[in-house]
Amino acid sequence: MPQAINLALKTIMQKKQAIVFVSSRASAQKCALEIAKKIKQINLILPEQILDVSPTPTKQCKNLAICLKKEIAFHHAGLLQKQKEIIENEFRAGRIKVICATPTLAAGLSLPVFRVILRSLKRFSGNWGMNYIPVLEYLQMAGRAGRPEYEKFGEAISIAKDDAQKQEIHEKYICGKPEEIYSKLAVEPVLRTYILSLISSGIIRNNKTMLEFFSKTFWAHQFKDIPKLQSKLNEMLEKLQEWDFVHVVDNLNQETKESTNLEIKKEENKVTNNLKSNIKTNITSKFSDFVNATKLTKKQNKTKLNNNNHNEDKIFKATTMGKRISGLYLDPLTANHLITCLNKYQKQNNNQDLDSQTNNFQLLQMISNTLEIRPQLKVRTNDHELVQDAILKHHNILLQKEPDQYDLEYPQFLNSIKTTLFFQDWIDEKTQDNLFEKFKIAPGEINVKISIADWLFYACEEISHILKQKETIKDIRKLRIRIKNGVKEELLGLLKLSGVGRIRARKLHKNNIKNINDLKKTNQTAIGQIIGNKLAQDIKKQLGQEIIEIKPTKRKGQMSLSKFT
DNA sequence: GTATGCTGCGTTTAGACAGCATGTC
DNA sequence: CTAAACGCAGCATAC
Repeated sequence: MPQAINLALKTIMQKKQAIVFVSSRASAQKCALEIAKKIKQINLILPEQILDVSPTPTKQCKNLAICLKKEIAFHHAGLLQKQKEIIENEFRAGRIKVICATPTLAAGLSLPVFRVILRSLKRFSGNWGMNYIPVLEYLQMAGRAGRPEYEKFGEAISIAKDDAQKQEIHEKYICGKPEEIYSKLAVEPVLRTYILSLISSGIIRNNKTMLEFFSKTFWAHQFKDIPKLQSKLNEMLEKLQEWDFVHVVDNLNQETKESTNLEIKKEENKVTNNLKSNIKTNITSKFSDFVNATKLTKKQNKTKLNNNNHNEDKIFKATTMGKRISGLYLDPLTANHLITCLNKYQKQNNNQDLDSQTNNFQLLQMISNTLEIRPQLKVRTNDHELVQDAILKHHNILLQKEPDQYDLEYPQFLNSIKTTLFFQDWIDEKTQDNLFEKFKIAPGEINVKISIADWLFYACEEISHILKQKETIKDIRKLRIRIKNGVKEELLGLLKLSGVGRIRARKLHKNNIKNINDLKKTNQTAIGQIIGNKLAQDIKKQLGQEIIEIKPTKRKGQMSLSKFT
């Protein structure tokens, strides 16, 4: 720790710039603060810029401002997009001297720097505690060092805790070779999505073309074993049939044939299923990021249709729903989850009238338990009460079945509840700062979660459309606007105006202007006093009413042209 | 009296691509 | 490959 800081300070004294790579967000922040503490020089412009991006700065924003005063910054995915941009630009311009960062900065954008300091080459990995990062990542980070325009060379310094580690690092990273790159197709969600998309677009029409197509991929090239590959593909295809996204029809009479020959193949299935489980373990061990599809849903009955193994004459057809799912780039597993939940939602709401808050909880929990929303907000030790209360209150109206306490997926379920509670607070107009304190969600992540939720709900709208669920569509539309803007239901009317978001709508509402009609009845000057004259004029224009011309006011610091004429 | 530092214990641990159509503070 | 660093509380010490 002190070595990294000393190296950073030394770099500044040399009038050069450094990036310190660390392995957690907290470390990045702390490291930056420690360096900043030891610097005297003060810059007042940068902190102002950083704080300006949010009306309710969190502790994180404030810490960043403290660092920037000393021309130091930290950088990780929890920062707001704008803050990241400011940091990157100011660093390029040389006004920020040191950035303490997580691996965000290693990938993608180019931020050349004189010295890269790698405080630790280990990172936490769920199963095995702290572990050495891949050589590829080391190269990424070390590769930031050296600015071809200004320097003849750059430095990448790795810090070892003792001689033994020094040796290890030298062997693994300095002398070692980078790892092989593995095909992304080996990840089940990707494979599922691709097969559906290929069938939907007609590129894959039958077993033969499917095998032909995938044999040419990088995945097959690595995998080598074609029968296994075929088996994996078939497994996916079965799922797609089971979910009704793909039909396998007879080439001759085009008749759907899914459910007819279930029984006949049972015996045969026992054999293939054994084979399949072998494959699964095989792949899992080979590809560390392999995500098992079956984990998310309840165990489906294992002996199911497997009628496409030897049917060279059958052709694959995507259903209407299948095509739409593919067009939405949704993982079929997620799509199936959404469809099941939406059907239940529809049925439940026909039987009983739940209040809109409960309805929203149902819908939010539905999307909070998808692969797409991940990472979910994690239930921490102090959150258990909060989450348990919510479960108690809602367990009988959940759209999915609550998994067993001892089930492997139970923690995920708990996380989904916490994520739901976060969304609920967001549309209850809680501030960024509130959410940060209560859920420990970083400002930058709020926006990410919201845009994913919006996308998923858009997909739900499309699905409901195909399912002809008009009431559901209505609910989702409303919820989408609320999610996008983070507002209570009562502000929905005001949001129709452009230029009005959660803050301004709330201001108007507080002043007893609660809908478009109130707005029409209020005169422009009165509105102007609440949210500014310029906007008031603009709103009147949008309402199709008479407007009062306002004199353009001189902005602070703006020079009058008359001086020069 | 208050700022700073040390120790011990409990807790936590990187990141990121999808659709669609524009405009929040 | 089977940890390591952070944050907080409580207490000791320095000013």
